[in-house]
Amino acid sequence: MGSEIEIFRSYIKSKGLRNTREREEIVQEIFSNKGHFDVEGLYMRLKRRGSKVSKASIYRNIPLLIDSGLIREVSYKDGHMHYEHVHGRAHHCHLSCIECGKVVEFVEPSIKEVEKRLESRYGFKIIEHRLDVMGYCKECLKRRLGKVKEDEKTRRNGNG
Amino acid sequence: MGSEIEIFRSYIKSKGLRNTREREEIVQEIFSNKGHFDVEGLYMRLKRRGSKVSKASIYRNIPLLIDSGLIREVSYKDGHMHYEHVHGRAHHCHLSCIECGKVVEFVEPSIKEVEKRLESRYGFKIIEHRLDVMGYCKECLKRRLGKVKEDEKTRRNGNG
DNA sequence: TTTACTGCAAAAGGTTTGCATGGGT
DNA sequence: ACCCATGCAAACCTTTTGCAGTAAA
Repeated sequence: MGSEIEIFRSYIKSKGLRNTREREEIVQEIFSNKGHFDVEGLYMRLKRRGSKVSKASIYRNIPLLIDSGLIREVSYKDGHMHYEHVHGRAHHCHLSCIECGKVVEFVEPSIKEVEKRLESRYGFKIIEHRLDVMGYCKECLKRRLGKVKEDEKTRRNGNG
Repeated sequence: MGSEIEIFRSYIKSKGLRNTREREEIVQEIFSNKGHFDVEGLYMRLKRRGSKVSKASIYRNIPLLIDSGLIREVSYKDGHMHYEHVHGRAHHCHLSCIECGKVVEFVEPSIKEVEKRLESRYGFKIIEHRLDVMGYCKECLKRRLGKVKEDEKTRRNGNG
């Protein structure tokens, strides 16, 4: 918290939008709690706090929060969308090239969903995961494609 | 196709439900196409085919198709749910207990989506992946919880 | 002063449901 | 004959939107 509202403020400013009491209240309320939230719950929390923010404003501001990288949609359950905080730099996974060994680090938030499902399905308490994806990188693909074409040419010349 | 409708028929029978022309048409239409679908699109396809199935019936049968393991929800986009086929037994991943070493095999179709995203983002051609998830199993969790409680008791007795 | 933002309420759009009818078993 | 499944249309619920007023910049 604190840093989130600053991120949001500078996002708003960078977009030439206006910072309002309502926006501050919404961001504040979202990040005053850890974990998922939905519009109805957020609206209730704000109301309880004495805020007069309307649901329409919540709905209108969620796209900004997503675009600013502060939250993301996690799932559509029980007839409505659920959101969660996106924290700083997340755990990353590896994508590596079978041929040249190049490694690309990538962040894959959806694995959290996988973990959640595993927890509820198997009763585990997930501590960590490791996702390694392997394949051919763009360059090696091109090289391989070139080779194939060369082979074909050789074959044609040799046979025809 | 073919096998899917058989799976559905036996599912219906096993549940003591009734097989109807509408159900056959829905399943047939879903599996006559590869890839994702949504209710609106499916409804249109059926209509075009001359079927008189109503949307209500589609909506009422989707839970059965999900329960029978033939389809699954993939995403909620553009204001409505999207579904996809679930094919036979897919590649499986591992969920293992840090404490007792127990291993659960699970199938995680959503990794396919991850792979697709990686391919388009990084230009790789993905060949395989390996997802290992680690945590504490239900039994070990219980045991650990018991230990914590015992420790607390000991502490209380020792201090009070 | 300009015009983006807000609240309200109505509208939109996907999904569910009540009811009477039709059809499997 | 029983009663599950269907079609229709209304209801439901979340989300979006039009409008007039409000308030940032």
